[in-house]
Amino acid sequence: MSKITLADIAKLTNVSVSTVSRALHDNPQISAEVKKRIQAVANEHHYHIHLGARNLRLRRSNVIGLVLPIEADDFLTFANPFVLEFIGAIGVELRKNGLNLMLTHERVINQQLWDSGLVDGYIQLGHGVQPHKLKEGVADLPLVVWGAHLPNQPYCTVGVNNRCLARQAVEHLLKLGRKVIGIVVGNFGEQNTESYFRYCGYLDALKQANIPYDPRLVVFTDFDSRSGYEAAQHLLQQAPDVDAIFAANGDIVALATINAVLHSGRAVPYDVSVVGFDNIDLAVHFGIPLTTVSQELKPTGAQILVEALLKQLIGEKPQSITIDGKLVIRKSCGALPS
Amino acid sequence: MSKITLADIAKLTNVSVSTVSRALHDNPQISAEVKKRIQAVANEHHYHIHLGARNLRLRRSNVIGLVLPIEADDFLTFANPFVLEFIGAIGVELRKNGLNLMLTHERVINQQLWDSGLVDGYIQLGHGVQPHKLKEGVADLPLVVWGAHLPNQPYCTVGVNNRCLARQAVEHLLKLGRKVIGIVVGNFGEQNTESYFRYCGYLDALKQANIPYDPRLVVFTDFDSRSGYEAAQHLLQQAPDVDAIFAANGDIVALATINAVLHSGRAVPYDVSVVGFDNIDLAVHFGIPLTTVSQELKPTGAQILVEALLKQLIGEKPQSITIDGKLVIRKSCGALPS
DNA sequence: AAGGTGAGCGCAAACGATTGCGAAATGAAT
DNA sequence: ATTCATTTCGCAATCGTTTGCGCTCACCTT
Repeated sequence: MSKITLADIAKLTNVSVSTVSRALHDNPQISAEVKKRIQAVANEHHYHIHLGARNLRLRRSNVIGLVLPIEADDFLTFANPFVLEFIGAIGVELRKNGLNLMLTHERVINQQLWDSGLVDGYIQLGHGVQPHKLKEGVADLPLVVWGAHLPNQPYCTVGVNNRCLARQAVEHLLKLGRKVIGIVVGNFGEQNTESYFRYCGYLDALKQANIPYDPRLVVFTDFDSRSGYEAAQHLLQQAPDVDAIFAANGDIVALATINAVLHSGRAVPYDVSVVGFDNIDLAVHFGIPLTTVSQELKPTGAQILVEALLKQLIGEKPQSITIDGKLVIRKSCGALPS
Repeated sequence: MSKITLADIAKLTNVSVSTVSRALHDNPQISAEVKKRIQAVANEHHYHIHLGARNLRLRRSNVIGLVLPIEADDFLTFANPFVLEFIGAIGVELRKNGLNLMLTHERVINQQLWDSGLVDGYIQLGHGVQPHKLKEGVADLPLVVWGAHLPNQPYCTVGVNNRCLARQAVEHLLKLGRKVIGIVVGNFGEQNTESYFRYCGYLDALKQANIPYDPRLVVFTDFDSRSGYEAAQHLLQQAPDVDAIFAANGDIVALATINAVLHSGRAVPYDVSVVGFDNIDLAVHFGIPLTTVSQELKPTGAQILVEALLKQLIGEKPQSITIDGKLVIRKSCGALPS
């Protein structure tokens, strides 16, 4: 049983293709009897519209591309719960608006997908390969980036103020009496502005508290738990007096950090307090529930992001928006024992 | 700058559309000079192929639809790490084979997506609304379902033997000396054969060990942690003598179960041992690392699944395949204290 | 009976790319 | 100069759908 088209139904019902099309769309131009006859035949033959053809004709697809960072082409990035939660959250919001989601990543975009007619717009997770480079000389496709707003940035972003939130996290540790505060953070470059801003927020808080900068307390990590564990271990060795750690690269790293602390014979939160970033679903369920910075992705962030995209789809130019994140306090941080 | 098409380039270079098409595909029919000229103009104007149009012509899209259970239209299902890891794992494998992934779910399939020309095939997570009902009278689109192979099932499945694995999990508990083994399991119906098979495996193990069935030890739960926590709490109350719990509905439920046990004043694994299902990435990182059943999704399961789909794409009819899962032993289970 | 009205439907042109087939141009051989 | 082979490229059909515009015909008005 091969695919049946409008033309087939037209033949079967002795009307023209256009009449069939209109009948199936309940167009008032078509009389009730003809409509009924055509719809009966269509049902009988299990007609399904060919969306590809329609999209070509209508020049829209109702599909949004979700662009993951270029490193995402392996299991490692997909092991990052925040990435996965992001996909899920965006998927839900898109569907609420009748849009489908196509998973893709930067390399694909470069090679073929941009302006391909397959998607009506893009959502990109992080700045990654700077989108304005992609946009040069290309028709304006709606695009919203999840991330910080950068100066002179030609595209729309939605995201938290990483610097401010990181500062709040560290201030919380200071308020608890912690004095020797380390940071486990992503190796920042042009591709990873988030980590850089969080690092700045860390510095801001220390400066404000008149605590001098100590390079022993800064170590770098990737986004995975192995890397996070090693980084934390390293930090604990080169600065044994550390009494708090800000795991700025996500809750997985925070979790790994907690494990490293425990395995070094210290207690959490008493000897070393730990604060994470992202507030993934599981953070509350850890053995030691995690104090962490929430990006308020679900549902607020995702809603706002998709809203910004919808505006672009109808031709408006939305402003970049900063989401209000917040510090979620749980048991992985505590007052310094006296 | 609006979109530029083959026709535009043809005009600019004074050749026909077909020549442009061939030149851009490096067809030997076109001379080197003409090719170079055309490609230069194409680059200059940032030509990008319109995949929609090509797909229509070639009648394939290189897109695979990933069909989530119909309940997935909310944040709850997307909060299930196994679902998210599944999406990620499949995404990676598809991309390795030059395929893109479109996220969708059963309702969409029913209404519009099936046979729409937008996707070349489907991967469905779980049996859900029985796919053969969808397939009635519809052209055969490649389809692979992640789940158990059922009798008289007209579609191809890839998945673990839930019954056998569940049995192994419970046998492990028995071997540790546990006698009063509870199960927290999904409310099984036609839509949820997995839970049913796991329940059967639980019964199998008990029968083998000559332990009589005790209804107090069976409680039902959804897939989320709240529901799991309440179920476990309920179990602990109505059977205070329980000394092991099989959380058959996923590691999140297992985690919630551990929390419930701890909060009831009992110790894990000493007073109550807990075993989960799925072996999500985080299971190893929990405060009490989780003994759990791995479905070997990454990378084996995903690879095999995609392979089966690829076979269908080239016209073959692959057999359903049973993945070898395995019990991963960690610290949430231990010998009964004497 | 001639002309007017409007409902109901069909024609054909898009949408952008691919490709078989055949035409034209070129060069070589006779 | 004619024939033949070869290269190079264009015509036109095709994929399935949508939609502006115009055609047909029944019915109503004078």
